[in-house]
Amino acid sequence: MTVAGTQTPRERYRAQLRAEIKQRAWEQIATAGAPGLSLNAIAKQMGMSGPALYRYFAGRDELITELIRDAYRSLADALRTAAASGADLAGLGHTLRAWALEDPQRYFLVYGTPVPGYEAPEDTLVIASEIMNVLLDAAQPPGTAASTPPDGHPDTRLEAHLAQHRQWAADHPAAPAALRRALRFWTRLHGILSLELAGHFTGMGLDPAELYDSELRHLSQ
Amino acid sequence: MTVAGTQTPRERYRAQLRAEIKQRAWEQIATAGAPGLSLNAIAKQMGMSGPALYRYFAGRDELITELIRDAYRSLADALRTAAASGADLAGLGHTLRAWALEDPQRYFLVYGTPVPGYEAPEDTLVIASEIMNVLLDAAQPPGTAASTPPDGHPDTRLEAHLAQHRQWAADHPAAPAALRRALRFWTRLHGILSLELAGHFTGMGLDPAELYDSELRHLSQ
DNA sequence: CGCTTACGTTAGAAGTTATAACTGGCCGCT
DNA sequence: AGCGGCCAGTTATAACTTCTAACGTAAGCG
Repeated sequence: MTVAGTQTPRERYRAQLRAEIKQRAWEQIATAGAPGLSLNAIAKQMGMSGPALYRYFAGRDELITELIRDAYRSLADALRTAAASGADLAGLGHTLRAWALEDPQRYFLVYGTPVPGYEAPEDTLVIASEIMNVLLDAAQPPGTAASTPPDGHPDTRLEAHLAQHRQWAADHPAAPAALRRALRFWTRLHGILSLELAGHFTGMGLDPAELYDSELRHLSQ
Repeated sequence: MTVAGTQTPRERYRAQLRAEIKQRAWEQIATAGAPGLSLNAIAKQMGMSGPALYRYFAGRDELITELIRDAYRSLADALRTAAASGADLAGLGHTLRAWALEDPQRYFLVYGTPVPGYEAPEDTLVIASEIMNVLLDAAQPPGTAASTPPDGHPDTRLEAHLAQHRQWAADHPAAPAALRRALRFWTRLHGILSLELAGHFTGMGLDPAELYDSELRHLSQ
């Protein structure tokens, strides 16, 4: 939040205004979703008229890109902090769900429906791999060491594939079994979480937390 | 597709034009996503000017709702047809993925990011439960009968919850274990599928089909 | 203290959804 | 067969949107 010392008043003001714009953008997104975000409305809220915002963001797309970047960062930070506090895989799972429920539309900004033309900027890929690294750290249990752990379902075919395609974990020494565990953690929890946030369980009378916890229990058996 | 006999020419024409509008809408959605759908553009494509479309759809929202309904129907039909052809749970899994890959944006229309304000019409709930019924049919293996099958992970806590909250399967005699299997099938495959369609695996060098098949193998061990 | 920079303004173009009012032609009924 | 009503599609308009361009003003920098 606080910034480095040497900074001209103009830069100060500029950073402050950019932050306020983003904050209002988040409020709009939380209530109306990403497609409901309107630069004009934000400008009016801030007491200035329309095109003024273009001094601070090149356009709607750049603002949204910035928000996506921040969302990614926020998730990576949340997970990294939890891991630093000694959270295991289950703990990370709870952190993930808490982060998602805190602002569902923020979750969807990262993991939701993509716009066909949109290309994610380079640095989100970096953050994504940061996230995977946190998961990989937790996926190889520090206590339960050794090569063939009392693990649920080895699936040699998948692990063979993962052993050959591990660019995404190039800078992490995790074994194929850990890769598999981290990946499963991600895809399975995302499956439940995204359906929950989209409201697909509400009409069914199910408690999403129950499903989520069950999956989590199973994941870190 | 073909319609009942007694139908005035006007109704014929009307139905035909509605169909053409929807078809063009699908094309737009496939290339630009749901937010990129423009009634005006469709009208221009069809050689008529703007507000003419309002004769056929009350507005953009109604058109999209109609498309969502059709997408739901299409998925339910695909799964029901596969099941009728003797597909087991794994077969339904492949049907689901094929249906999703056929038109990713159609999948997202059903299972993607929801617009906060939007309320799904009643009949999509009916279709959703149709889908769950197909899954439930396949989730209680016809060969593998009995009460305590050689099933992977019972999780009595989850099954207790499912036994008490089964409104969504009220008209299906499936046992809690089958409910659990159908639900897991849905949430886990959706997890992988939605991440694949959103392109989250492409930058990682992973083959989504490999992940999907592995999960499928594990699901119907 | 003056000059430059950049901030915010208004004007306007090109879109969008959606409503209102009007016209022309087709359909159906007598 | 012919007339009348309904309905499709039109243009005009309002209220939005993003975004560009040109312009003044004021604030900060040297």
